[in-house]
Amino acid sequence: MALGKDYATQECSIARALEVVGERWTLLVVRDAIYGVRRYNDFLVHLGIPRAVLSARLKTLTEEGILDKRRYQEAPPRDEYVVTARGIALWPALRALALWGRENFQETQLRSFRHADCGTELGPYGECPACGTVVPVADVVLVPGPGLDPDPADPVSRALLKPKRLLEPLEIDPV
Amino acid sequence: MALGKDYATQECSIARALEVVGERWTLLVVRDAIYGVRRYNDFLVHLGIPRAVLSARLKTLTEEGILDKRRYQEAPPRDEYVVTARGIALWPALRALALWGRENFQETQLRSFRHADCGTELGPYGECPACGTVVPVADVVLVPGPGLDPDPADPVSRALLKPKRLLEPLEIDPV
DNA sequence: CAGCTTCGGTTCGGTCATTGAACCAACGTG
DNA sequence: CACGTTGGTTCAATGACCGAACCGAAGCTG
Repeated sequence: MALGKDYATQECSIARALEVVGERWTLLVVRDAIYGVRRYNDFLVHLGIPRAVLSARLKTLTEEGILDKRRYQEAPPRDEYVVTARGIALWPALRALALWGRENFQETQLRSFRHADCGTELGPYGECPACGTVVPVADVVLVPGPGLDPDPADPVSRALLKPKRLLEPLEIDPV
Repeated sequence: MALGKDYATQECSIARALEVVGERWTLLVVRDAIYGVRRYNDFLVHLGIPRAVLSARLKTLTEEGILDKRRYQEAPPRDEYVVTARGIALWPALRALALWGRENFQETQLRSFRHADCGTELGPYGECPACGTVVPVADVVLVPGPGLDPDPADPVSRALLKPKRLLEPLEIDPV
């Protein structure tokens, strides 16, 4: 967390986790990475985050092994940030937070998580009620809901208007 | 979150959840409340949090309906903060974070969550592998593990050296 | 009943993170 | 060779967090 002091007095796995992903914006960056966002500019526009903060978050997330920075083009040199297994392992926590936020603080349903095989919406523990199994992240589809009002200037929001399988890179079409 | 601007541009339940519980210390306060901490001074000592910050967090958590402030004694007037159903609903997210923190950033196991009925450690989705059912929070026992080195000056740490059922108020014995 | 302690705060000055805007550099394109 | 795109860094201002001090109500102690 690096704010004066960390949660050093806490002997607790939750505190340890929050030292890594508890700063402002961090979990939203991981969320976007799981949604398939990979490029600096897409994170920037979609999150509306200050550039300096985004740079800092990408740096620490890379250092902590949650994102992997990889060169995808040499000339001009361009890097992308791809979520690692350690980052994907945050998915249950993010899904639980999303469910809590939706049930307690939202009227309209913005998006839903569905099982790619059968289209059923995931249950509270990330399971598919129809198939009776826990659905791995790669088999989850993000489906837009009725309450959505996307920013037309944001290519990520536009790309998410179609159902989108998690982890796969987003296809950004230019404006 | 109230930091300059909130996550207003985000159309996302995760962002909405983080606006409520994403500030520094907030989730740790909720964690303690689920562990059974109820009194201002116990939060203060156990968390090592500045008093002003604790007051602010208790206030917003109460306003958001996550804690319930109730008078438990008239003379002298004393209030306690009891976690509500909305706060208890954060348990799956906290458990997922604890699992992630432990598996990725900790060597020794500090504590484990076990099914009160049979003593089995909970699985990754909060289920009891032996009984095959999802365990409600009230039936979870927090059991100290080998890596624990509690602060003897902290009554909450001392109380948690014995197995402790979640939600039940902590019995604080004076120094 | 004077003085000390406990509990649950508020106030305050200093520090540190976050913000938004500006700037920068490498490269490709017309 | 001007301009756009991408991926940053720098900087001043703002505001959250920090630790320490202070405060008030009530009880207990001698």
